[in-house]
Amino acid sequence: MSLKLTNSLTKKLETFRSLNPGEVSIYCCGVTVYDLCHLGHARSYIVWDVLRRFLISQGYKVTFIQNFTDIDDKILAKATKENSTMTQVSEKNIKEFHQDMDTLGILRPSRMPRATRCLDGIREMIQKLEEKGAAYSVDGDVYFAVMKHSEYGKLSGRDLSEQQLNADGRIDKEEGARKQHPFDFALWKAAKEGETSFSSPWGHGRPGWHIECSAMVLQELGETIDIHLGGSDLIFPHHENEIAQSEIANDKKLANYWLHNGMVNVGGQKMSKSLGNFTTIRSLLQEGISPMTLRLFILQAHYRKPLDFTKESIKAASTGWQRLNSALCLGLISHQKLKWPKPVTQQKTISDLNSYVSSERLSKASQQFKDALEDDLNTSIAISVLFDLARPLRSLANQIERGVSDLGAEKNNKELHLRWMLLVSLANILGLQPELPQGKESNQGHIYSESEIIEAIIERKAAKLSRDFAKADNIREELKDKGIELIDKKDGVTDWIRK
RNA sequence: GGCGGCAUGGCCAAGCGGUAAGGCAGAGGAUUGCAAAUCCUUUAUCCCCAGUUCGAAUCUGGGUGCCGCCUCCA
Repeated sequence: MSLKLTNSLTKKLETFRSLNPGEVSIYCCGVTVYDLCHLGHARSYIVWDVLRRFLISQGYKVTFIQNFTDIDDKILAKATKENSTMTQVSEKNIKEFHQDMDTLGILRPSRMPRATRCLDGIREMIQKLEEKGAAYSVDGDVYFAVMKHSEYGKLSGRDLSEQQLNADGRIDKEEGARKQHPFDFALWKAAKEGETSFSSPWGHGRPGWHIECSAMVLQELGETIDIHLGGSDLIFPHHENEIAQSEIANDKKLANYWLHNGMVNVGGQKMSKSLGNFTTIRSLLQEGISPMTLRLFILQAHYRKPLDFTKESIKAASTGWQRLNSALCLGLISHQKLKWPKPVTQQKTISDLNSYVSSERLSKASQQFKDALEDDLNTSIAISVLFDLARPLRSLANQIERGVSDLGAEKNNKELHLRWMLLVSLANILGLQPELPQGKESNQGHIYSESEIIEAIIERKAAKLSRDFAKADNIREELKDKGIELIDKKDGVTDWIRK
């Protein structure tokens, strides 16, 4: 089998073939940097991170370009409101963006162009479009003439003649009068008095939104790329317009594969800034939801379908993640007890799967995992393979926790070790990385010191020995209130963890 | 009005013509003084109607309901 992806351009599942063997060029639409990212952004970038990780695991050299839109009305509005500048607002939010994405374990793009740093390319492309008669200027604005692109509408399935124009009456009247066709869109917008602007052959102004992506793709990757990514809400008009501009300017197909992710919904409605029903990544993390929980939550659904966000579904993902994680952590925590080779710290790279596959059962799991991802990134199935692999490992982790001395026969142990290695490396393709439990030493902010806890444990043990269970339970409860959980192990030792 | 998507157990969610993955929650059992964790077992005929087929959640037609895009948007 080989990788199959649903191409928005053809609306079909297609076998993926890259332009250059062994190499993949990807452009992913990034964010407008005027605020923090929400869960919807997280979904998009996590899903595409998995695509990228999977391609890498299959031996491709992936060039992944993602832009920052740092010229925009909303950024300007924010700058005015905060009495700062467009650059300051952008810089701040780019920093925040990186913080969130790094926390979620999203691989950094190969390069991240910004509109402000791509102005030459933008101006050149607009000029080219003018030369080809596909653009016209009116009072310092420059518009793209959609009628010049015979294939206009091929991505979004729209027929210009059948569209109900100005469906919601939101087209600006003045602007409408300047346009030759209501669907024409701005390539360059003349600056109003006192606005932040950039010079151009058409006077001072700012680039339109769509042109930056066309210019960046050309600048960073060339005329035709393998894969273009984005949210399904970008299909029209953004990607449609991008295609029109690039394909007229370059006389080449812009991208062979267009992939779009589904939206995150809240109560059946799209999560968005304008509806105000969004939850930022930052706030979820601050609530104590782990980054990997978010990943699991997002990857349990297929990337093209809408995904409903509720507290309950996040809670379910959180419990699921804790269990999966206990298996993932096993070899990191207990390799000495198990006499396993010391693991190579955290696996930063995406390793070759085959090196861990020895037994038939493991190789089958590995194959199932690969088949699932090759089938239009069926992460849901891939996760079920992970849970299957994890089951015996969790059991083992539990035995160790309880202080069971006999850790099974040697051959079993070896198989379990390989199983663990396979689990870790497959999980890594989904970007699911072990989160080691908080160390006992990291106790800032806690009221109980370690010695106090040990004292309490000794006291409780004495109570238990004298069969004063009420007292023993009281001590347990008291500690629990302070976030310390006691675990009685098989060998009579009581362990504790901070929650 | 145009284009597109979705409807599967209490919840989330796979399934792409061969007799319903997985996760969460629940139930029963094992273990435990209790608790936590773990292990085992267990819970569906797929929105409705009609058709194609030996066989359909999966294909076709018709309903119903929800959602997205047509404005900025991951």
